[in-house]
Amino acid sequence: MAATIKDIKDMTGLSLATISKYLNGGNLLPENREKIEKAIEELHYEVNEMARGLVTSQSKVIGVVVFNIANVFTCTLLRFLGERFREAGYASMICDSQNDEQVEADNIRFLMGKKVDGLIVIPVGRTPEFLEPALRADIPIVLLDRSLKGSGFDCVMVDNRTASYQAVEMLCSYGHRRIAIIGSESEFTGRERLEGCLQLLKKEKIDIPPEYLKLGLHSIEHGYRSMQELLQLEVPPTAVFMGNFEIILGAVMALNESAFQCPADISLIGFDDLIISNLSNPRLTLVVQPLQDLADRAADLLLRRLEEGRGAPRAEDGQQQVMENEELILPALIVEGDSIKRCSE
Amino acid sequence: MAATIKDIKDMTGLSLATISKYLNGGNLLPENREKIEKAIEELHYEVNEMARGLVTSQSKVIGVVVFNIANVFTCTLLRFLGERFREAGYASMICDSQNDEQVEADNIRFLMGKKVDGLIVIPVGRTPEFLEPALRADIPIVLLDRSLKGSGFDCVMVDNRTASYQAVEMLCSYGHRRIAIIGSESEFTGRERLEGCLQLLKKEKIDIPPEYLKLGLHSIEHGYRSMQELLQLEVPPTAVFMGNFEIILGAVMALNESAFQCPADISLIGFDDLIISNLSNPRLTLVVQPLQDLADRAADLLLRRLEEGRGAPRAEDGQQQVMENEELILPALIVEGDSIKRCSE
DNA sequence: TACACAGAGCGAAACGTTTCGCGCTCGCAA
DNA sequence: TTGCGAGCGCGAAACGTTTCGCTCTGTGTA
Repeated sequence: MAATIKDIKDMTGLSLATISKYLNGGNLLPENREKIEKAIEELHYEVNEMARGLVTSQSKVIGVVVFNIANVFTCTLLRFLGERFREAGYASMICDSQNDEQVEADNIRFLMGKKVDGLIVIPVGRTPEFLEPALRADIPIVLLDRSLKGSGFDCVMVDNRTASYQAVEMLCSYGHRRIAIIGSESEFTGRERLEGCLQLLKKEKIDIPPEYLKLGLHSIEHGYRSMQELLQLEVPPTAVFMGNFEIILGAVMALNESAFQCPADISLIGFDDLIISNLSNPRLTLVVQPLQDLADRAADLLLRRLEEGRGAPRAEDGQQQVMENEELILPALIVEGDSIKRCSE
Repeated sequence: MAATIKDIKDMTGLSLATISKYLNGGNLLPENREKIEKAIEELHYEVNEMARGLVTSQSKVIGVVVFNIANVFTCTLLRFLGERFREAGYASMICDSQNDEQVEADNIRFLMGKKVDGLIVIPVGRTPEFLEPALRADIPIVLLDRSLKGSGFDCVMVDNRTASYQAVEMLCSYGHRRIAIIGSESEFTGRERLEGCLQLLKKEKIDIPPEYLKLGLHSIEHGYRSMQELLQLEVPPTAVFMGNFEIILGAVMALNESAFQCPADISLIGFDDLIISNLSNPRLTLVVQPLQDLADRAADLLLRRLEEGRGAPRAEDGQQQVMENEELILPALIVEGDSIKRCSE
């Protein structure tokens, strides 16, 4: 149905090779160039990427496997990644692992069948076995936001540990000692952030009683319930660290429905992905993740690997070049608002 | 690098045709079947979908073009769509139009080059020109959540008009007459919802003063600012209709920061996509959109079209079968909470 | 005038599958 | 014993590109 290069051949009288040359930016006589352009216009010709891919063995598709697509963090990254890849001539094929390692493994296999040229992965679990089919296919892989055991992978992530360390440090510097944490132990970034917090608390010799440690999912629900419970304690905390965007959302809702005021009665700091900073009143003090940067760096790294792969698979001396894996750890930024008050107790 | 059918041929001594038959579920001697399975296992063979696609002229990829990927509504739909398509053996290739009609048109062209088998589109604008390349390629298209001028397209959407009509009707039935609307005129669903509201207000002979009509984007920001402004009016409304999830989020934040109480001082009803219903206190009365249903119906419709296309392109009598386009309008559900109070004024 | 060389076009093979139509074998019935 | 048909397997063509190496033309140089 659709026009092919052959139709253009018939229309212009030129050979397939010449037309292909045109499509790939070669030199032709202006006269022939015009003929081809006219034919393309008239026939609405579009290159069949499947045929092209078959012979070049490049699909010009990048697989993106995310731990969970239905949240703001992921979607925002997807937007930035998609833009970047498109500019470079690649499509992205997105697969949602739904927080399930089994699904994740299926996704990788699936994408291998589709012959993707490279892979961006925000992994669900902590071990890298599921990537085996991709390693075997020898395509570049960049991990995003979370790393995997054993390393050896290219990876772009946020320095969660330092950022949460500093966040809690800030609470302490305002005199707080009764500090609660709403976070997650079941997600990679949650664990990192938790460790950062605990590390500082340890250094400051502050004990955190179990009822101040609210671990669950990175969800609105967990944030909401946890904050409710914290406020109902006999001795509620004077400050709360909130582990991600959804938790903030839930926690702030719970707080607003209570009699407590921020920052008068309780101080807040949280890990954010987005715009909430502009909104709430008082403005929240936030750890802001560099989402655009995160996505851009990951995309650039992958594109560079693809370039390298095509360019020189072997070093000049004939020896196999062993590539160093690159691990980029981006700092998060603490944006001060008015949600932390000096603690007098 | 990767194993091909040819390697299996060499390993088993069988012919390409036989192996292909195996891959496509044909009958073979158990003995040969075993040989092939063993070879596949050992060589880690995976079908090269590009080669397959070239000959079957099916890419087994569905293009999904969304008006804006970075929001909860879209992401949730994407999750459901993706699941459905995967089950049916299709991958989805997602393109974000970023609310820009130019980008949207590019997306369609791009996907045509990728030879997608079908298209799900949540369109940005109101006119269908941008779909022309897809129409020319004669692949099935299903519009989701928003329709286009001139129709003739398959389409699955929510009955926004009736739902918002009923929502405001409910406010009225509680005695409210000073009703404000926070919504959008720049988005298709926003317009539909607005019309539903206005229709009921007209029927009830209720005037809506301009300062009660807050039109902007479907964003947290717009919700937040609008609610702030409403509450600062000399004569604030006694009830507010909120046009979507993000608007609710912002509006509720603003409300919680104010001295106003819901439902004592102000009643609320809003269009939701998600879980907020379970959380806020008092529980919001909500118009809940059937997201799963929306996605499933759209996916099923598209898959059916793909089936039809392959099965019988022509009717038995040899005449071209003109397919009726299908327009599914799903009802939204009003879930009662405690956010509406009888109005005594 | 002869020669070399650059630039442009061409034919054919290759990429990894599917599919069509033919031929072989085997078992069963007459 | 012969004949027949079902069930498997096979060879070859086809899908729409790219690419390699060849030929041809025309220009500039010795």
